[in-house]
Amino acid sequence: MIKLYNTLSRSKENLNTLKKNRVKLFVCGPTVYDNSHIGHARTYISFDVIARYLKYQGFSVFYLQNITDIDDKIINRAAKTGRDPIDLAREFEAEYLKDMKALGVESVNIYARATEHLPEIIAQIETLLDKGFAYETESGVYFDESKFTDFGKLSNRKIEDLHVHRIKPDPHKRNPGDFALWKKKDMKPFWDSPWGPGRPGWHIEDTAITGEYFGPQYDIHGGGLDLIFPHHEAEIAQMESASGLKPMVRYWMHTGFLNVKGEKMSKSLGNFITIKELLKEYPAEVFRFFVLSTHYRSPIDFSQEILEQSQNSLKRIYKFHETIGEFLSDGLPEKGENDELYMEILEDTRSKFLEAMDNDFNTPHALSLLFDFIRETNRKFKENDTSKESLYNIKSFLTEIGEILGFNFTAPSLEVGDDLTGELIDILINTRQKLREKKDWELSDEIRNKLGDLDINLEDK
RNA sequence: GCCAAGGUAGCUUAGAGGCGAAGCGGUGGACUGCAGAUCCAUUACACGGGAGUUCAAAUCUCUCCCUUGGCUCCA
Repeated sequence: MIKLYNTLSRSKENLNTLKKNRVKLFVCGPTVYDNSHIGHARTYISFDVIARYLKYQGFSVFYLQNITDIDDKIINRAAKTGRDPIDLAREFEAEYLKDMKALGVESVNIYARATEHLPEIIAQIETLLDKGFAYETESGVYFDESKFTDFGKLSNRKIEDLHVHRIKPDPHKRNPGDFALWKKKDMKPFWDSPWGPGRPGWHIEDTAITGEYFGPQYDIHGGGLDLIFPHHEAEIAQMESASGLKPMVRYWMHTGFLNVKGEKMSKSLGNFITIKELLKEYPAEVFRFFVLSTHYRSPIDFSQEILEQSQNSLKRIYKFHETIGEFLSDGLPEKGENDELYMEILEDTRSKFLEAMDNDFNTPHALSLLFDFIRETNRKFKENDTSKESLYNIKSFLTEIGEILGFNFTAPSLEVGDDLTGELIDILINTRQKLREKKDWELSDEIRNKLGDLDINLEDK
């Protein structure tokens, strides 16, 4: 039984989906006005693994993500650079999708743009107006917070406590906490509506989109911790008011922040590293390992040193996979007397691994079990004979785990290099190998040292 | 002020009442012409301070200290 932590109840709950063996999962996507940073990547990798695991456990997962392609930030950025806002949004949407691909985030079924759901957005606002949950002013249409008694149930806040405002409330609003559903604007880009030209507020696109694909109620809604208030709170207010059905979402899941030197990474603090910058320095799987070695709800502190640690840790798994491959080419018997022993270790690890994943997707624990498995198996290799069958079983077990966590342990290496230098180095290596066969240690060591000076490290088997 | 998340070996993290964890790092050994890599073993006052509950507390309760975040831009 899969248990997950529900922000709404502040406790772990058993996963009971609306329809048996089906999960409708929505995660808030990016506002596409700039390149995404590794804090975003943390969230999307986490949900990628969650979706992968649900699939592994036999669920048919419908993973939906929105793309906010209309928003003040996009408009402002476009104005600064003299560009068309929609063009700008399309550009960074494409960059986002590239980044996700590079990070191995493959589980999203549909990316839905806000601008392609204007009819649904307008229809939902009309419903809210009809039912008296919203009102129109000269500046727009607003949700009337005082009509929704559950307001604050997700973030555990009372409306009375929400009187601190960094931005002066619009004087036309009935309550300071009322939020815009429709902003009346005649500056491009705008769309026609029953209330005149304008554009949607921030929160309405998500409920319009989920309403369209999932209906008024669905299983899991995810996002970063910073979205709990006000964004997710507003979503609940809109959808539960519009549909009259509660709850809109059964399980709310939130990822912890990625921090740098203890501070949240964010655009406004200027302490961000983009996904592209990161991937120039480190392979994507190193970052994925780094993300998965902390629980998804915990804060995670980013630094070069920790990434190096992750890289070294990940190498251990890759080396183990390599060792299996080497053994397999050694001409071992098909079956052996210790097959059962190896199978026992494997099955034991698998069941513990799944138990860890069932427990609110505890990837750090799951990884530590994988390391236990590697150590124990290595030890057995020393003490006992093995067979092809055992090795194949171990190999496919690693593949199985790799698919859940999004690693390809079969992939050759963590190294990057360009072709010509690679070929030149091969010539040197081969020459040196011949020298070694002649036991010319002096010259072969010299080659190794000189290559070492160039940061090319040779390791003899 | 209000609402949250944290403080576990040198570092990064699991664990949530009773078998003292995983990885990185350190040390030793095996292997090697040597080095490295690899593998094995081992190491480390481990649970922010104080009080309480209990036969038993890192884990529960209270209290204090510290860090971070949210409070209408945010993954």
